[in-house]
Amino acid sequence: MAAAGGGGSSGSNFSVLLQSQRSPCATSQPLDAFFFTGSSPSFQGSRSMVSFEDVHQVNGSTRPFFRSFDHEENGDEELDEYFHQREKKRRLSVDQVHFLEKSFEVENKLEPERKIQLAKDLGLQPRQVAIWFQNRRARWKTKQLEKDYEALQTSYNSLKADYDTLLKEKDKLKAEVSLVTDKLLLREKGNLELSDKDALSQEPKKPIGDSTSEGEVSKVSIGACKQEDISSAKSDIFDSDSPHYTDGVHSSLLEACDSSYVFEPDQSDLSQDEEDNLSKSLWPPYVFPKLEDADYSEPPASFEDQSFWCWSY
DNA sequence: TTGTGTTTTATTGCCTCC
DNA sequence: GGAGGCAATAAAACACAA
Repeated sequence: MAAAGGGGSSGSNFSVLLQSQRSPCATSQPLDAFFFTGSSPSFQGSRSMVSFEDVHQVNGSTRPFFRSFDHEENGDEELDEYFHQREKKRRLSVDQVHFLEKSFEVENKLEPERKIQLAKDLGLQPRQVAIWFQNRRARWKTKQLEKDYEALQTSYNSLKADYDTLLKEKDKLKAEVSLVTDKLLLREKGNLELSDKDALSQEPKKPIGDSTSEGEVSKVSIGACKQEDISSAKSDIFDSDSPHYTDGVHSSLLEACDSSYVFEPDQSDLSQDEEDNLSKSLWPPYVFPKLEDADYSEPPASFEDQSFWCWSY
């Protein structure tokens, strides 16, 4: 253990000084007075190796902690001791660290003059002071990163909670949409059956004779529209000899059926009434799914499931 | 007392700036 | 090219449980 002489000072006095001097780098006068009023500086190595108690207990030597580097008292024994000691690391004393911390709070960068002054005040080598600041900056950066991480995590948790809430709201709305859709489909189906009955009772079915091929008709994805009904209806509408249905539902159904494939009736062929009826009855203009294929007991698996909806704009 | 994990001091190598 | 900063790392000192 390296023995070091003390300057006749105490750590508690030093603490008082530290508190009274907010900016130790600005001037070192009080510190100089404190450390160097005696025959030697007061900092005497690490807590483990040389404490202030040690300073008083070990011997009366006035050798400072790194005084041995000065080679001012070099006997062979001390030279050996110096080289022996240099292999070991020494922790700074509590007060040295306290002083360095205070200095670090003021400014975490170290200008050359300040480094020299601190080293002088603390009885350390300038390089030790530089290293201490270097390591202290690294520790500060690590702490800062931890703080940043915590802040980000908090922010993330908050956003996640918002997202989950929105997700639940979305599911709820989806359920409502599918409920309304079911009702709408059922109503349309009821109207369809009614109008078909009316049509059949009033008008004998004409043979399929228009240009619409069986293949094309089969493309119509509407279960409520039987193929012959579609064909006859179309032939009825576009056969100049046949009376035109002005029933909105019927017309709209035809339009709906046809809209699933490329069949654009010449709008000029339609009366204004028919156009009005179309626009009234077909909004939103989507194509009903095939009734035989659709399972209306359950809403669509996904609102985004495009196969269920067949919008035709 | 000892093994082990953590903290602190110090070194090394690379990079940037003047 | 030298000085200084930084990241990575070594190694000593320290804390603490078993």
